Amino acid sequence: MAIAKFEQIKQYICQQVENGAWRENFKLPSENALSQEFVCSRMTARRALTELCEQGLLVRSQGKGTFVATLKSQSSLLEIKNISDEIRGRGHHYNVEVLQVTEQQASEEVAITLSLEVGQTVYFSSLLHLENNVPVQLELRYVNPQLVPNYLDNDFTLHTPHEFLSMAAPLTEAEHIIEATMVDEHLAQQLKLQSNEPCLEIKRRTFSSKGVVSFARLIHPSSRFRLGGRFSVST
Amino acid sequence: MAIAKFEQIKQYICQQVENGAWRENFKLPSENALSQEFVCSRMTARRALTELCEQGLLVRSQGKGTFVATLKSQSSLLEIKNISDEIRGRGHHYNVEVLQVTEQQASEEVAITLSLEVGQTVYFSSLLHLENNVPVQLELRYVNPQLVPNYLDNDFTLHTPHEFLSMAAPLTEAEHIIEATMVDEHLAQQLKLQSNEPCLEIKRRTFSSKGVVSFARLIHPSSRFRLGGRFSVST
DNA sequence: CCCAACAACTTGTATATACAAGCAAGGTGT
DNA sequence: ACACCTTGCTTGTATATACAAGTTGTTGGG
Repeated sequence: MAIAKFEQIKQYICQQVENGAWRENFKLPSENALSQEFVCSRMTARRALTELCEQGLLVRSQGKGTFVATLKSQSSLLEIKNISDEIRGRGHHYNVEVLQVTEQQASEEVAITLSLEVGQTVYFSSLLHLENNVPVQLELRYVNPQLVPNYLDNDFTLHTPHEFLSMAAPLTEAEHIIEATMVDEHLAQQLKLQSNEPCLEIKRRTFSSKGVVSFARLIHPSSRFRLGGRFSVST
Repeated sequence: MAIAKFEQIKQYICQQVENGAWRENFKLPSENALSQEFVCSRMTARRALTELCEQGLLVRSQGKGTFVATLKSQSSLLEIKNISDEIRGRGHHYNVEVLQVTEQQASEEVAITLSLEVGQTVYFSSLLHLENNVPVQLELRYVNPQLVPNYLDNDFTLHTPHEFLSMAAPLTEAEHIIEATMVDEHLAQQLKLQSNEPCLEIKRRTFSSKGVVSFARLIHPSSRFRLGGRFSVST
């Protein structure tokens, strides 16, 4: 059994929803119907449905049936995804300015967060992400060179750091801190801002199985960015 | 069957973890052992474990066993919990100042978010939450009077709005928007701030099965508050 | 005509069972 | 001493079955 049956069913359902064949509020085949289609027991079909339900793709209701969820209740909040995908997903134009890609000596803060020694070399990239040519995120990223030795070779106009890192060292965990800050003049200039605007700063550490991969400061001008999410409460 | 068996098992396990009887990395009884303890089938015990695992409380590994997760990978981020519990959980002193508890005419913004008409009466409360006597959150909350008719009768020094609303209309869903803002002078005064400090503002709508229950603006001075979370990535 | 009871279909819970697959420890043979 | 295999434990997948409980539509009686 290369891949579990209930996973196959999940994939099939995801496809139907993603390619639009099953739209919002579409009523899915019942558990029994699915189990016949896929030649499996009801419990197996049920498992696929249950997991997709927890994931927010489906909604179930005893006595009525299973439906495609409205309002992709994806907790897009702090989902780790590509900023480029996110922007294009809103139907807007995405592009990026590469400000700096270098080696650096680790400062104390960076060394601690990356679990390295002060002064060791780390890779550093500074990118400005634009939505319809307006800066929405300044991404300052420090990368552990031992885990991703070829980070500096990446063409960041083709692959965002997140994309590249995902391929180089699949991330298993992430840690976030969200703060409201006032940017200093230097950063304000890079973001093409009046210096007096408050910004939302997300500090993110990402982990792979081998340790801390990278530390990123994602700075968003408040006037141009919102972080939001919707999700159901378990009790 | 008042409450499902697998739920009972889940509750039991949660308790053990919460009161510290089962610490991080503690190895839980195996599925078979649990099913004997609770006089149920392995599948039922398994379900409890599986769900707690998805929730992040446990970690399982084929061939080895089930363990209490390290580093409460709870996405405490935006978990909806009591600010009083959170502060006390850090071992600090909590108290609250009740600034205002009144009826109000719904402004346009409030009416829209609560799905009411402009000018309808809504209940409003304004509370200042203090950690070790330092203001950490200003909570401005608008409540749908149809769903929670006795909101104004609550003694907010005893029960936070969240506690009270949870009892009156169990919430099923929540929606968040996080922004960085500059507070105006009026709010700055209430938070006992210099007006120039950036703040983290969380706008939260909560839903029960019957509709929008409340709309809250939670304003945190950046210097005294951080929002953070850590969680594992699904792939 | 209305409504009450029923039947049919849905999801939810629970059980018993079987085999697969990962892991660790212990023993055996070389 | 070391490699290998077996054995027993764990979780993972899958099936068949039963009944409970919520929803909807139908059917029949008043």
